[in-house]
Amino acid sequence: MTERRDVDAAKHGAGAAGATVARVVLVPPSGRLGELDYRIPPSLRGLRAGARVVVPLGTRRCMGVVTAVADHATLKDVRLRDVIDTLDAEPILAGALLRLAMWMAEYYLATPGDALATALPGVLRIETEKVVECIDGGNAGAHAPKVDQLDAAILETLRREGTLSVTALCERLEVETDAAIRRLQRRRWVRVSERFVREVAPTRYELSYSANTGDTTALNRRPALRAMYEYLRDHPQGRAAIRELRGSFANPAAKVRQLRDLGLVREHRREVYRTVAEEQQLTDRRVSLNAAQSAAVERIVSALGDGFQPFLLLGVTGSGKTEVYLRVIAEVLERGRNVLILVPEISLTHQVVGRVRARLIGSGIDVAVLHSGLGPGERWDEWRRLARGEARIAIGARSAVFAPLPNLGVIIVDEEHDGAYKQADGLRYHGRDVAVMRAKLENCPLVLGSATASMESLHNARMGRYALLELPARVESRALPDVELLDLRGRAMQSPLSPPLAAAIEANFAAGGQTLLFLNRRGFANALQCRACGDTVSCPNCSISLTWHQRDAALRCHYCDFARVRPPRCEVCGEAALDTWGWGTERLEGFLRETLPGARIARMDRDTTARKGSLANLLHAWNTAKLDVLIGTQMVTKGHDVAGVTLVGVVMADLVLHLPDFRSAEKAFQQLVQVAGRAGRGDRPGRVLIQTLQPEHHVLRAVVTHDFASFAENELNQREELGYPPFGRLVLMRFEGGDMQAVKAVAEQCAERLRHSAQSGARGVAVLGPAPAPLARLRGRHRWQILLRGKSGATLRRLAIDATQSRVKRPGDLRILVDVDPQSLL
DNA sequence: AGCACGCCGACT
DNA sequence: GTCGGCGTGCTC
Repeated sequence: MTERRDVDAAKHGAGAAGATVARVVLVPPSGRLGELDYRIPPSLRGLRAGARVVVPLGTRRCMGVVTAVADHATLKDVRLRDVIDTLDAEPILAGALLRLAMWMAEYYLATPGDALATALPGVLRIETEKVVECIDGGNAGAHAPKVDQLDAAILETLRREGTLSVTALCERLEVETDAAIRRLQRRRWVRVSERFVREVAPTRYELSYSANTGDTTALNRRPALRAMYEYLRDHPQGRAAIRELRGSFANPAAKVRQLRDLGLVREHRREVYRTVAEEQQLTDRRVSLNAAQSAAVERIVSALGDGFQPFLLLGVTGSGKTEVYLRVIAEVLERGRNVLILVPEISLTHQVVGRVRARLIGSGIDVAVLHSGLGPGERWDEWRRLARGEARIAIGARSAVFAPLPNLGVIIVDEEHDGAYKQADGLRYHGRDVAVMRAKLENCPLVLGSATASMESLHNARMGRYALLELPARVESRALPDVELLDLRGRAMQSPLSPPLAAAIEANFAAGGQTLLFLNRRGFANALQCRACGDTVSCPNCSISLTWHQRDAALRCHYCDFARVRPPRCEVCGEAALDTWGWGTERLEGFLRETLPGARIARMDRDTTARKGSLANLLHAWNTAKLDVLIGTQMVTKGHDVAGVTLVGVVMADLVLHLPDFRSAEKAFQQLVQVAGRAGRGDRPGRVLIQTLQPEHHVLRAVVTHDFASFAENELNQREELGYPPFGRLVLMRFEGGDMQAVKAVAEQCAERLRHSAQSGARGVAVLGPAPAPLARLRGRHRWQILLRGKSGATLRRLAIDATQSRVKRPGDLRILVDVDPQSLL
C-alpha cells in the first residue's frame, strides 16, 4: 500500500455536503500511485464522486476521477494541494459504474487508474503536451555573446511561429531538442508550459440564428450585414442554420458574429449526434412462444424488480433464445427501466441491433450501439445518448458492459461461453464476469444465454447460484441437423476432403443448397498426431497435448517445462506415422475452385475481412444466397442465421481438439456445436459432416448426439480431477523482456518466492512453472510464465501481489503482467 | 510514468 | 565555473 497522509481519518462519503477534500484517481495512473487527496477550493464546492478533475502532481497537471469526497472539518494538520478544475458539471460516472471500476481494479490486480481508463470511453481521456514559447517578445538571446547553433535555430523558429509544442519543434528542426530546450529554459529565454490536447469529447453542434428586433441604424453603411439581417428577420422558420446561410452569403460566420455583437441576432446551439450507420431494415419476425420459451420468459419476468438474480438460459442452436430476450426486454422497458445487451463480437452486434430495432419500431424507444469499431465521435454520442436517457437500450461487445445506462432493469449476455468476452491485453477483464458484478451492483437480474454454456456458468447453475432455464428443442419443431463423423484414419490424404464430404458438397451444390466449410488452421499449435491410430503425444504431468517446436526439434508442454525429443514412431500403435497437418483455408479455397467449377465460392477469415466493410459485404452475399460455398475459420461458427445452409463440413476437427490448453475440449465442443447449428435453420433440414482422425473422442460423440449434458459431465469430471476451473482458480503471471536469461532468472526467483509463501501461508496452491510461454518470443521479447492454481481466488491474488511487489532487481524493460482467470494459456 | 535533484566527469 | 549524463526517489 502506498503511504498515505492523515486523510483516512476523514470519513469519505459519496455525497458529503460542503465537502472540502476529494479523493482522486489519476487517469491514466502515474506509476503505482493509487488514490490521492486534494483540497476542493471554494470555487469548486459541490464537486461529487464520479466527476473528472484536473489536479496538480509535482510540476505536472493530470486528469483524474473523483472517487469520494469528505468533510475537511475532520482533518487535522494536512497540507493538500488544490483541485485545479473540474471537467464535468455532472459526474460522468454514476455510482454503480464507479464501484464497478474499483471492483475491477481489485479483482484483476490493476490500479484504480487503469480500471477507470478501461471503463471510460477513450475520448474522455485527456492528454497534455509540453509547449515552448519565447520570453521577452522574441528578443531573448538576441544580444547574448555566444549562442549555440541549435539554440539559435530554436529561437528563430519560435520567433517566427510563436508558441509550439515540443514534438512539433523537434519535427520542424529534425533534431532532438530536449536538452537544448532545458538549456534555454534555464537561461530564461523560453518558457515551457503544458496545454491540453484532444480536448474533451468532440461534441458536435448545429448552429442556427434568428433575428432580434432592435435598432438597425448600425447597418446603414453595411449593406451585406443588412441583407443577412433582413434574410433572417423574414425567414419563414424564424431561424436559419449556418449551413443555409453559407449558400446565400459569403463568409457567413463572420457576418453573423458581427450581427450577434450588435445584438441583432441570437445564436441557437443544438447538439447533433453522429448517427451510427443504419442497419439494413429487418422486418420483425414476431413468433408465438413454445412452452419452454414461455416458461423461461415467465421465470425471468417474475424476477424483474426483485434485485440481483442470475439466470443461465441454456438453449440448443435455433431454439429461439433471441425471442426470449426480446420478450424480457419489452417487459423491462414497459416497467420504465433500461436494458444492457452484450454480444461477443462486433459482427454480431448488427444482427442483434437489427432484431431489437425491428421489434421496437413505433415505440419511440431508441437503441445505442457501443463497440470498438465506432469512431471517437460516434462512440461519444452513443455514450451521451445513454447517459441522458435518450437511448434506453445499449447493445455492444465487451466494453459495452460499461455503458452509462441509469436505472438498469436487466443485463443480457448472449453466447456467454465465448472467449472473445475476455480482453486479451491491458486490463484483462472478462466481459461476462464484469457483467455479473455489474448486475449485482445495479441490483438487477442477469441472463446468460448459450447453447454450449461455459463450464463456469454451468457449475454455478448446478451449485444453485444461477437459476437454470432450458430450451431443449428448436423452434417450430425443426429438427437439429443430422451429424456424421467421417473417419480419416488410414486414408491417404492427397485431398483435404474425403470422398463422402466431396460428394456431399457436390450434391448440395447441384441441389441449390449453401455449403459452409469450417477449417481452423492454427499452424503453431498443431499437435503431433498418429495417422494410423489417431493418438496424440501428450504431457505426462498435465494431460494435454505437447506442441511440436520445429525450430529446436522438441516436443514441449506449455504448462510445466517438460520437454522431450520427437519419438520416431507412435508410442501407442508403433506405426511410424506421426505427422502434423498442413491444410489452411486459402489452400482449401484454391482446391475447391478447381474441383467445383461454376460454384460461387468465398473465404472468410482474418485475411479476407481485414478491410472495413468487407465482412459486411461477405455476410450480405452469404445471407442473400449469392454464394454457394463459404470457407472459413472460427469466424463462420458464430451465430449468423442463414436459412439456406443445408450442409456444414468440418474439414479437420482434430485441429480444435488438441490446442495445448486445458479448455481445448470445451472450446472444440462449443465451436463444433455452433458451426453445426448453422445448418438447417430454414425449411430444409441440415446435414453436418465432420472429418476426424479420432471418431471415438468424447467431444465428437457428444456433438453427434447433440448431447451437451453428457459432454459437460465428462468435462467437469476431468476438471475436478485436475483442480482446474470451475473447481479451482487460475492466475497466470507472464514475464516479458529482451534478455532471455534475465527474464528466466526473474521468473525463477518469483516462482521461488511464490512456492515459499504457498508452503507457509497458502496451502493448496500449486505453482506451475516457470516455463517458456507458448509463444516464447513475441515482437522481439522473450516470454516466460508461471501458472498459479488453487481453490481460493483471493489467496491466488494475494500471492501474485506479493510476488510482483517483491523488490527483486529486474532490468528496466522487464514487465510482469498478471492475468486473473486466464481464458487461454497461450 | 514524469520530473527534480544531486553527484560526477568533461570541457572552457 | 558551467554543462549535461544518468541514478534515485517523490508525487496528495
